[in-house]
Amino acid sequence: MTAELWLSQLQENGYRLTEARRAVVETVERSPRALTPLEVYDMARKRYRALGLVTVYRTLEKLEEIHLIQRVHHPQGCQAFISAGKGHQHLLLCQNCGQVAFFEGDDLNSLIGAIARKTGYKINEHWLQLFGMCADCRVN
Amino acid sequence: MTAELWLSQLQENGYRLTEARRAVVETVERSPRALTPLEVYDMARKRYRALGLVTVYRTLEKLEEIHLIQRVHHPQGCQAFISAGKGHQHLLLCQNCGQVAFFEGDDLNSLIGAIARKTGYKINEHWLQLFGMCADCRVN
DNA sequence: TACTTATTGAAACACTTTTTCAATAACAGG
DNA sequence: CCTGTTATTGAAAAAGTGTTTCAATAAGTA
Repeated sequence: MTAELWLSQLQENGYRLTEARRAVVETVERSPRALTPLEVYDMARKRYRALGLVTVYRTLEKLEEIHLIQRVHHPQGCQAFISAGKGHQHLLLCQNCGQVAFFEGDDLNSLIGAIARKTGYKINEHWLQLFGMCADCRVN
Repeated sequence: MTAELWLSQLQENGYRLTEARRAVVETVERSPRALTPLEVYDMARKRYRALGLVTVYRTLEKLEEIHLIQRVHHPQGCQAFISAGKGHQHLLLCQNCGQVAFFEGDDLNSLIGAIARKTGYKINEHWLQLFGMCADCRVN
């Protein structure tokens, strides 16, 4: 998934292509860790100085809307975004460097079925997120 | 787990017993759904009119610190708190009324082991949260 | 090239959370 | 029960974060 692809996805959804959006997209798409709007602003301004923080918020909103990015929840805050994985994926976060890895693997169906029976709930969605130390950080 | 027990837990941790804290504790401990600081403030002020919002924030902070409450993450926001379950538990949230149910059941070990091997991460923690419709809301 | 209209950044605003501070009240020790 | 120490309080001010408004600009179309 490249930045150019994101930009054409924006265009396909009826949005215009601007320098501001290009700067935001290139920043977020390349980041291995989740970024807050303020971090995106600081980083993207190196690509396009005139960028405004408001535009960062508005662009992130659109990228989330077309599922190119997703919000990352974290004990220290829930404002950060990472490029979204393809299909249904879960997150694995490095507690040291913040790197985000994706994984699939939904052996949860039997667990979810059991909980549904026990509680009487109809279960529609699930969140699974793992925290740990990535291979690089373990070495250093 | 009763409100009186929470209050003595606060005391055991070196905190004083005050009317303000009592009002907050009684409000949060009895709620079947997660409450934001503002909601706690509104509700607890019915028990103790002079209560200040600042004290709500400070009391919630202490209750979280001694693990009597926990933050609930939700697509629409992550500021709400619910009384914490005993031991390691996961949350099941009703998308209609907000009711929170707890469940145990960690058949996740094999999944987590597989992810650890595949990614090289050392996994320390996991979050699992389910969303659905509770038995009551399904009927009505 | 000209036109329509989405997009922009700045400023103002709204909302939530934190800090500061003097007054008060919890509770320990006498 | 009284007294002194000090944690705790609420109000006000401040800080942070996200949103709205608006006139100027620039993207895409004809």
